[in-house]
Amino acid sequence: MLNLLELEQLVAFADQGTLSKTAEVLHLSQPTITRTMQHLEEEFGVSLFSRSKNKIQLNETGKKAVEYARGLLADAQEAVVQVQAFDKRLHTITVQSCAPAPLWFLLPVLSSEFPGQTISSTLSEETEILQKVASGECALGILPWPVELKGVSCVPLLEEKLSVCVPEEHHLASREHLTFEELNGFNCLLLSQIGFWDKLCREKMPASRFLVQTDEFEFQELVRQSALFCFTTDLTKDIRSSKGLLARRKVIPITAPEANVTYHLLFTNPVYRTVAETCRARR
Amino acid sequence: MLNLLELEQLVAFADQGTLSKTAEVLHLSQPTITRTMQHLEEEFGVSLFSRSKNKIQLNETGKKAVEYARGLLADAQEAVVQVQAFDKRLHTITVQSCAPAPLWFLLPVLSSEFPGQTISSTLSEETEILQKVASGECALGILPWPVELKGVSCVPLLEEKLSVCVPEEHHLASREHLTFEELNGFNCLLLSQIGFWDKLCREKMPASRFLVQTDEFEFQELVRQSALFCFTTDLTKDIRSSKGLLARRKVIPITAPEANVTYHLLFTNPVYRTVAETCRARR
DNA sequence: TATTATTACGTTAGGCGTAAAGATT
DNA sequence: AATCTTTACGCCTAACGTAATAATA
Repeated sequence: MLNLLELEQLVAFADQGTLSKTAEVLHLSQPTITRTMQHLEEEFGVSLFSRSKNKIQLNETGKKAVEYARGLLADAQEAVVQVQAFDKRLHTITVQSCAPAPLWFLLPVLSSEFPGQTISSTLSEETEILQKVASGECALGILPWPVELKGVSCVPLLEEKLSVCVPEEHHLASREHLTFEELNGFNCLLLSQIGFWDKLCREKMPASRFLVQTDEFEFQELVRQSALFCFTTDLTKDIRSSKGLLARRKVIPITAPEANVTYHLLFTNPVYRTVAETCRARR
Repeated sequence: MLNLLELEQLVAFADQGTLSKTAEVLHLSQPTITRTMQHLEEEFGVSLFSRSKNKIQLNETGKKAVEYARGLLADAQEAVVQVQAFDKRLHTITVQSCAPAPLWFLLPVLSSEFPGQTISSTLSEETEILQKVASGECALGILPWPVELKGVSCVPLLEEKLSVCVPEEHHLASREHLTFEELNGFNCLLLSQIGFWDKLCREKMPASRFLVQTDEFEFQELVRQSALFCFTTDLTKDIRSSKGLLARRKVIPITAPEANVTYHLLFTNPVYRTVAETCRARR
């Protein structure tokens, strides 16, 4: 039976050209390499080298053996990687969401209901989410609308309502409701990593410019220091509303069906059916 | 690094179901199998088994690992086989001929000019011969006519002239020459393994029946005891002509271009160019 | 003379088997 | 009681390194 460690020495020799160099790069002694090459010839049952007194090199058969050795070594490495990846998939719950807010509720529920499992979440495009849930590549998906697809279950998860934060001194601050059409043309501050909201705003307010901030702190500073519009939702229960961040701003709901979304949980494995209910209960 | 011997134990366990049975079929002790399975988990870096106090079985990841192990073991075995086959091809000269006679001259020449090389010869169809020489699958080919094909060299080798052996009492025995048309309808004895001659006779003498004999001795006995026609050629220098075999028969040449063939030697490797000349010299 | 492959030899570490323990059916 | 897995322990092989040899550039 072939030995992968010996094959590794063989390809190292093919790369290095001499037994000494091979021994050096593998941190072994020359005699060890000599012995291994002799042993490989026994294992293959054929001569692999042409030897002079002071020189040894691969013959044609030896070169062919090296080809196969490279393949076997690569396959062996790949097998380990693949088995580890398989095991990881088996022990991780992968979640792909169209927006961050539902994850704030879903992830704690998953952690407590599936202890020991690793939970991995990503923000993605809606089409990608559906495809990955359907293919089984990802266990859970969150979309801002219901879908019907055989093999994929879909249950309502949470609602989220978008509001705009208008500076108090702005003439729109007195309004009780606003529409995208009325906001269109005003420039807005946006946080990055807000999923499909970004796309929705650009679509509904094509005349506006959006200043996307990657850093949370810088975003807050700009909200305080500027008169630019920004957004919030009813699921956002951070400091903004309570403390100084929105102190001098009016939070005005946006009346548009697209601004009031109902997130839906997608899954193929029925064990996840209950987590949607648990999420709604914790809301 | 994975160890193929350990992987072999893993697939044996997958096949047997218990460590004890595995140890038994592999002629090892149970503790050895236990240790190997533990070591395999270290090598893969993941858990491969679900263990109770008295029972161990593959988990999902383990089954996946077994899949890869089977693949790697098969590939390793295949690699050895392929390398040996490559080495054999490297040290054997493969000859495919359309008829046996030219081999009687060619094979001794090859043996003396390429000592140490194994020589393997087969009788084949003309199309197969050309294809195998062109593909490099076979080093030398012998056809009864010249061919022109890029990459394939073709040189004249030997001539062979077909004669018919007619019983002395037969009315055709007085003729100096005969044609296939005149022979057509008479039943003939044939030896098997005569290559393209068999096909030629059937084509030129469609009204005749051919009694093909596998055994040389039985063939000779039938020649002596029957009045059936048979064939010989000028390259056939066995006992027939001298001794009793053809004592009471007349050997009459067949006048037809197809009955006077010039064998041609086909090859891709130029080292074989000289052997044709040597064959002609020895004729 | 420096480099390289191979052989000889002593040492060590890893792998195997025996024995025993713990647990289940 | 029988079967199975795992641990503990001792032995032995086989693989390694050092040193020496031989040959080449």
